[in-house]
Amino acid sequence: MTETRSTGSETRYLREIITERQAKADSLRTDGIDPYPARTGRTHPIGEAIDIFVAHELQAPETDGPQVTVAGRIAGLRNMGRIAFIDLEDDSSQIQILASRRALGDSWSLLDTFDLGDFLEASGPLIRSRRGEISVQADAISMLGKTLRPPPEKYHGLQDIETRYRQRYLDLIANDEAKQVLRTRSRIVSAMRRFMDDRGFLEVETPVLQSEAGGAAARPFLTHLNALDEPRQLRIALELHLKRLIVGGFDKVYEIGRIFRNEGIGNRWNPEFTMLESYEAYTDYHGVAEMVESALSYIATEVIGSTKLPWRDGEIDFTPPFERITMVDAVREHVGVDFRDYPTVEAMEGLLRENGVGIPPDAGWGKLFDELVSERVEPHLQQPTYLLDYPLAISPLAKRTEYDDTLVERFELFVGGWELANAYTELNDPVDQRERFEEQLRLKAAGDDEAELLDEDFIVALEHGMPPTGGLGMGMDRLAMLMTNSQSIRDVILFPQMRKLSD
RNA sequence: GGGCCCUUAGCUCAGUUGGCCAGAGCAGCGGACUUUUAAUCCGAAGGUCCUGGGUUCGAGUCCCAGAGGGCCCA
Repeated sequence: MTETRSTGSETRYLREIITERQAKADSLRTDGIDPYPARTGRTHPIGEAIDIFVAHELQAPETDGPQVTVAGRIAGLRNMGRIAFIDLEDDSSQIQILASRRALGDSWSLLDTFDLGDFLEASGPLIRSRRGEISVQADAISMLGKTLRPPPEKYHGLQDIETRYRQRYLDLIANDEAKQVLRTRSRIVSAMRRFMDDRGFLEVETPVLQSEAGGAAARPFLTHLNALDEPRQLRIALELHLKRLIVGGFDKVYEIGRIFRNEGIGNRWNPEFTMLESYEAYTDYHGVAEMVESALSYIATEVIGSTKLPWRDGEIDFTPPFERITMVDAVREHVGVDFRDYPTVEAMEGLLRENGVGIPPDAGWGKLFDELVSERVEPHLQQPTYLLDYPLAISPLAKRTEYDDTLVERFELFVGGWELANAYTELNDPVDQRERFEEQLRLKAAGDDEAELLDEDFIVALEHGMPPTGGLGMGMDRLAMLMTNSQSIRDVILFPQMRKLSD
């Protein structure tokens, strides 16, 4: 009937398996049965059917429960000749179908067309089998969707890491833990959204396609907008547009959106990832810090059920308040000096050398400092810790502190030694902002390809006036990793970037 | 970018110092079986050993190059 298309990479044996399954679909068609019907008579998700039967048993033990029709994928099939047990699985749960030749009559022969992985529907009373398993004693059974390829082996699951990422659906079918982690990620994001909404924040959407991607230090992806015949870049941050909205009079805005950075791929880096950014007028970075600890403890409680979460061999405690330490004190503690005594590139290079930290080529003061902190300070910050008051040199969008004009009101939140969030008291002085951008342009000219571009339109917005504002950025993928105890970002991204396979 | 490791049947894995026709379990196929749940029992199948070169009488195994993936480092 229908020829199965071959990709050429299949072995003859796999094609045989596919052909056998196709023949089963064809034999159903010959009998006038559509192996891919459009509708089902399902009365309940499996989880609900089980709940109903458990409630029924409390009322009337040892009796059959109500009639139901359930539908799902065949996860197990034990055929004993005149009776068969089928494990049927949907997203809510799993239930056993007890199919007997006597009860099914002619449609018993349908079992010959069923394979592991097929979708089917079964109707009958809910019962408990002799071995105590809640089951549907089928008086009718039908095909809902014939599967042509065999599922992964059931006992060990799908182990091959590459296949798990490239064919995520197989990972989800075969490995319940994987499904659980990705479900939890989704709940984390929705809990975050609920938290922000409840605080009165307005969720907005800003452009992914931008003339010049700004708001962060990163290489952008390049593309082209045909209708206008102009180049475009994929956004690397949400910041500059969200602040325009603060200028426009939305006092609390946030966006949870995909951003794109054309950089490395690794355990904690995927080229596209999900970022929360929020901006709140009439607060500062201390207000943001309070909000972040509230948000994280709320999400942990809502999604995991505790603010103490397992992490590697220990646990992370998201109970507020989090530790707070200034950058000056943290460097003093872990490196033993006041970094403000090393204001030049040469001095900072010397400090790195003394501490055995490798010196990246063509690095300005900021990059050197960042390297030092990454190597010698951040790994110590395992429990949630705010690192406060960063050097102005690496913070072109944040307002200066009142006590030292080489420092800015900025914190990063570290958890498990990783940067999880970044927040500022936002710079709202347009003249200062222009000077900061000009400094970035000088760095760029000097060879720093991650320096920011000058966004004239953004400066014009600031010139129209922005209230004092606290802003936040948080990586949702890293948050999902921390809360699901995942050591690879690929485990919390449904479809991580992979190299294209050559044909 | 550098180093180390992995790739054998649809899936999970063995495969000795280089030596008969490359094995097992699950799944599939044929058969038995009316309460199984990793069902059991019998039987017959199933391979681009990641790809391409090389060494050798002989390569899944050793060497070189390449592909994909993983881990660590920068």
